Amino acid sequence: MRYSRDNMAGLLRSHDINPTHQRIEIAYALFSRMEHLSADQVMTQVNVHHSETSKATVYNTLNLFLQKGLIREVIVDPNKVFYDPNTRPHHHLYDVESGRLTDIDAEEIHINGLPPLPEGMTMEGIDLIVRIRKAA
Amino acid sequence: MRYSRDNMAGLLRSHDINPTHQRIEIAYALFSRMEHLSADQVMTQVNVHHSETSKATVYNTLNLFLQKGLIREVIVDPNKVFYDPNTRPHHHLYDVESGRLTDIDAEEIHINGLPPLPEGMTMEGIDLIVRIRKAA
DNA sequence: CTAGAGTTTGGACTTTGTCTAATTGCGGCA
DNA sequence: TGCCGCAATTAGACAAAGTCCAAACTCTAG
Repeated sequence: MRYSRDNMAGLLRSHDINPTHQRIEIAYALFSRMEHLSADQVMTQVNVHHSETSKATVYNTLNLFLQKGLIREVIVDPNKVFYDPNTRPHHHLYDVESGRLTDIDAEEIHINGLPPLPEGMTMEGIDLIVRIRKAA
Repeated sequence: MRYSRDNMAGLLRSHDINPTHQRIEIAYALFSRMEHLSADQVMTQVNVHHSETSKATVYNTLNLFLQKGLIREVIVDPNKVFYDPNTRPHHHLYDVESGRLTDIDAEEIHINGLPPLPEGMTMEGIDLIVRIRKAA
């Protein structure tokens, strides 16, 4: 499925999010590229033409999307969070030098031998991060 | 092996680190507990008695330890880095609500089906993080 | 047209971490 | 002992990411 600005309202509504102008722009920034973006990058993208959307709105909206399950958070870099429009189960390849983040499909990956969870706990998710760098 | 303040100088020297007063205190804070601590927690621990060690030194020293391979960095929380005195291969269980971080030994975990790395890249490490929370 | 809920906004604030220039402290040596 | 020089430490200014808040705006139902 290709995403256009016109898809966005429906996508938002289907996740129980009231589609406003700003929310559509932010969703479009993420879904049209299908890339991992930091809050800052989203902010820049959304405001390429004129400055339309405030920092507060960008953060509010990303957190709203997160909470509604529209996007995921990827924590690999000590000083910024990346937002990931891909919510299918998958893992990440992280180039520690360039900061580039790439998806690894979870389909063919199998993880065996995980210990049982502590009493009364549920698993929220498994993140697998493969850190790579240019060979020396 | 149990760690005491007296072990620390040797441990530091064996990693090519000049053992100073402050460095010994910082190493001791991490190794005597064998827990994951944030820079802030290290700072507090080290200064329980009187304020002896500055913020700059704590950060400098942790980064030095990191670079010399004495400790590892664990990135799971969007707004702080944890430092891990355990450098043996292992993974983490992260309680997203309390922020508690627990080790999972890597011995019995097997990960199959990883795709080949991109040309000219080497693997720096694999981080597996199991996020858990209290059952609803 | 108006009320009210929901949304957006600028800006002040907080937290984590870095940088810098000045100071301290310690080993070696006369 | 006194001095030199270097490594380590320091306080505090700064930077970047993110949160908070009260005021302003918008949109829709009546």
